[in-house]
Amino acid sequence: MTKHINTNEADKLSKPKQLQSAELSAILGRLDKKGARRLMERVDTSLIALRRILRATEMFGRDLAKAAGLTPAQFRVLQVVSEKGWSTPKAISQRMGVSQATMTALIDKLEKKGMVTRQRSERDRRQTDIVITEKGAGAIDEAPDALQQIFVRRFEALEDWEQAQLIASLERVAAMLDAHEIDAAPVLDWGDISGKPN
Amino acid sequence: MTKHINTNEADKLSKPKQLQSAELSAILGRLDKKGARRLMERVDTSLIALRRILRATEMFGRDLAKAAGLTPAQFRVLQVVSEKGWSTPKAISQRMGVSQATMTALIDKLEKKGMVTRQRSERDRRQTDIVITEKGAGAIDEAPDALQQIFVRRFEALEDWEQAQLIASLERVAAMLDAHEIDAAPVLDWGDISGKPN
DNA sequence: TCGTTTAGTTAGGTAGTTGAAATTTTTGGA
DNA sequence: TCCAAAAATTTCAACTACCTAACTAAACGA
Repeated sequence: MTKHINTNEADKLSKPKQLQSAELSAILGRLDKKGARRLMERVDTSLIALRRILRATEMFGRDLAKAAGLTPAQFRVLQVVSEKGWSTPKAISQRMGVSQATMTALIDKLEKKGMVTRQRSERDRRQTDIVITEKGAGAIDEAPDALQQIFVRRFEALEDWEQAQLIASLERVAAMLDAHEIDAAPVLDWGDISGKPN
Repeated sequence: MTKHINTNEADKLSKPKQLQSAELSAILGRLDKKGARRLMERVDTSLIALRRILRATEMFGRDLAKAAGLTPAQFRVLQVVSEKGWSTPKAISQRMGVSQATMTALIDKLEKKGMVTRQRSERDRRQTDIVITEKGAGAIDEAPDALQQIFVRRFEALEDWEQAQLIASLERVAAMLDAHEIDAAPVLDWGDISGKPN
């Protein structure tokens, strides 16, 4: 039933590096030898798969944006704005993880191409509302989403239960990773790999 | 046991756009109404999760590279080279999906920083071997891999069967997406939205 | 009303990217 | 052997994307 998918030889992308000393040994200390090795293998395997996904997606993104006559970054901005039809530079920049200055530049480009317009907000005149234009909405709709197309095509071929499982797993991984924004502090403060006790 | 993960409200990143006309209707034609709606929902959900993963990873990548004193692109090159200890510009550029010209520039930077050396290949003197230096290997080993660390930490907390399922699903998705390189043609030939025959 | 905070922009500089042209070497004939 | 075509890399010119720091304008609080 479950077709076995062979992935190992192909191109294992940027091998997830042997597991890290400090962090890992803390974990391994609580496991027996065999359990430890299995954990390492599993994490490695998962990260390899994750990186393959990332790589594939990155490439789709480029093709996609090119097809829409935009750069990847510009396209992402337009996508975000198109969700509600408008947004503010600040909100978009936070969402995308870039600085406001960068956002200004990106919006300049999109405005010049007639994809969005800027208008001073009524609510708070410090703010600028970025509003998607007819043309911008069109660009989003027209753009063939390679990622989506390929995904749909293959997703459809899966058994029902497989689809369900896939979704559950993806959401789990997503939650594992982007919880980062919520409790980042204890994990991301390694400007001090050197000595301080975290 | 299985904690339910709530994802829907938070930040659905760049909503996966209503499904595409041509492609989709071809699929839907073969399904009843209810089946069609469920498929759409599932694909949407999956893509949202996938994009959350991408977003989180992209941000990790930045932090990581910064910690290593490199840019994300430079770091990726170094990772690829470190797999076998050496590689060629052509191979790396293909692997990363960038042009050779770009690769030359990136390698220039890494060479200047002493992370890799260039040496004319013995095998074929048109080629240049990019060899990782002691320092380069050190940078890779030292670099705290935020993605990995967070992933390990949370992965370890999962039940055994959950880990296994996660791996299976990730590999499945990876296979779904990066088969792209093998049969891309029928899907990616939309250079003709504008007019020119590709 | 005076300082502080917040939103956005501008300016200056670094990095990544590409296409086209030039360079060097290899390869496969005639 | 000699040469043209092919291959790997680099150089060049032009962009695009980003970041930090400095600056403007509006809002807000005491």
